[in-house]
Amino acid sequence: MNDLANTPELVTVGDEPKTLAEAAYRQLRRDIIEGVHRPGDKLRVEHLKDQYEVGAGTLREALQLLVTDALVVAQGQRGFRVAPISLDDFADITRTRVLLETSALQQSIELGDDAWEASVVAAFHLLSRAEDKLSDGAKASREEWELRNRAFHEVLIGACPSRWIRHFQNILYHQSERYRRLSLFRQPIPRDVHAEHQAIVDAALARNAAEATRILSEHIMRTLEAVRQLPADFIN
Amino acid sequence: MNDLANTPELVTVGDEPKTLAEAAYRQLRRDIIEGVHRPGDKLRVEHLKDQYEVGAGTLREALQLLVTDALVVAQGQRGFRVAPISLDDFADITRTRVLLETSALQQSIELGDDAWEASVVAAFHLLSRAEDKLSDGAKASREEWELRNRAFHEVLIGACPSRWIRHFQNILYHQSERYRRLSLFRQPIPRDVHAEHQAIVDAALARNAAEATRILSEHIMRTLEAVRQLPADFIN
DNA sequence: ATAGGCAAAAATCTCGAGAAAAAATATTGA
DNA sequence: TCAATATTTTTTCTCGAGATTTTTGCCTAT
Repeated sequence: MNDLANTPELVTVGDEPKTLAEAAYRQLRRDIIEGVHRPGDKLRVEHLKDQYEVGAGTLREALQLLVTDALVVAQGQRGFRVAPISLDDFADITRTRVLLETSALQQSIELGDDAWEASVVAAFHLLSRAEDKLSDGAKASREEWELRNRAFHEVLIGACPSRWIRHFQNILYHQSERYRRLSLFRQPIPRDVHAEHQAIVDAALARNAAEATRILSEHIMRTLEAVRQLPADFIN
Repeated sequence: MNDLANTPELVTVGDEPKTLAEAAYRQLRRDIIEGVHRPGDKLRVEHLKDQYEVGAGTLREALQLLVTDALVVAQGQRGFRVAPISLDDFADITRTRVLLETSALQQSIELGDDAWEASVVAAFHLLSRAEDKLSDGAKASREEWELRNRAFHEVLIGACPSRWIRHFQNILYHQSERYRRLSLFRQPIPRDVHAEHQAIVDAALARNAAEATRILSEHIMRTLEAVRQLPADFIN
């Protein structure tokens, strides 16, 4: 019987790209998430192949990889486009994230060992430190906070044994990140997330799954409320 | 504000392939699901391009599309392989399916209108008819039953507005189907699923979400139990 | 002025050959 | 005999050019 830990990951998340196509894929992904290529933009292979310094076929492959992440949509014989955004889509993403992430957290709390507890505490500490430096509004510290926030949420569900939930959750996180980058730089000061994170950690360590998932659920949903209050024409 | 119904689908699920790459993708997917290419098999582009009558680059693209469905895994500079299978993986798939499908059913029951009810009844009727013809064990009728079973489960969650849940559910269904094809042709007579389907329909039409999701959950989980009782060396 | 259709242009899709990498085989030395 | 290295073979990855399809622009007729 195969051990789950020995089966290959669903998505190759290697440290450094071993192929030109993958390198182009990462650059393109970053550029899409950061808004260099706007939602709905046409992605012409002939243009982009020069910009990213690869052949046409290679860039095509990179685009295909982005379709996997649903950051790019491919239409029959009409090329590629950056996936469009909408408030409804973000609401959908957020709700689905809640569904997956609460389930994963529940399993983590149920199965997590001492090492898991330690990693949660450590990630929370790093995140708290990043929050201290966040006040000056520098872009670099903001970047740091994003990374540690992501790491915190990842570690939290790290003891969940389901590769599939983590896989889907990963896709949705990329999607959410794109929405955040496209909108939240307008309201640069996040709400009081520290207390929420603290409460999640406390409940998780106390093995209080119901409480932890409740807070996490509200925590994620609040990002939806924040975007809902943006000017209506901005999201379109 | 964009309407969700107007946004493009996450995965192009068009009726007929508009491109050679997509045609090759579909043939390959069918062959993998049906076990022509066994789990773990190496998929050499040079061989397959002749077999599927397309160029190397085109076949490469088809393989990339299969990575999206997690039916194929791509390793750095070492080509493509058919995704391996394991009992643990199947258990993971099944549990995640339960999570997504029950959530979708709950929303369907909450939001479904008369047209949805009608489609559920219709799909159930078609499935029941297929069950009648199933006794002779002919391959064609078995095929028909598979199709209608899938249609039934799809219609059941058809009123769920979440494109993301349906997207993920779709991926997992393909995965499950592969496991079924690889194993269940050995125990060709399915257990008494008719009563379970009937119970789900009744609860759904009565808008009893708790009952419907409970039965659906057990229904899906039973397929896992069935595979668990196979000879241990078969799944490996 | 607008609608329809025809022609030109642009973009996508496809293919086969060459370069780079990995795997397999053979060789050499202890 | 075994291990380590070198060579050969296989396979993957990459590129640019040609064929097909879509889009754009223009022209004509009502």
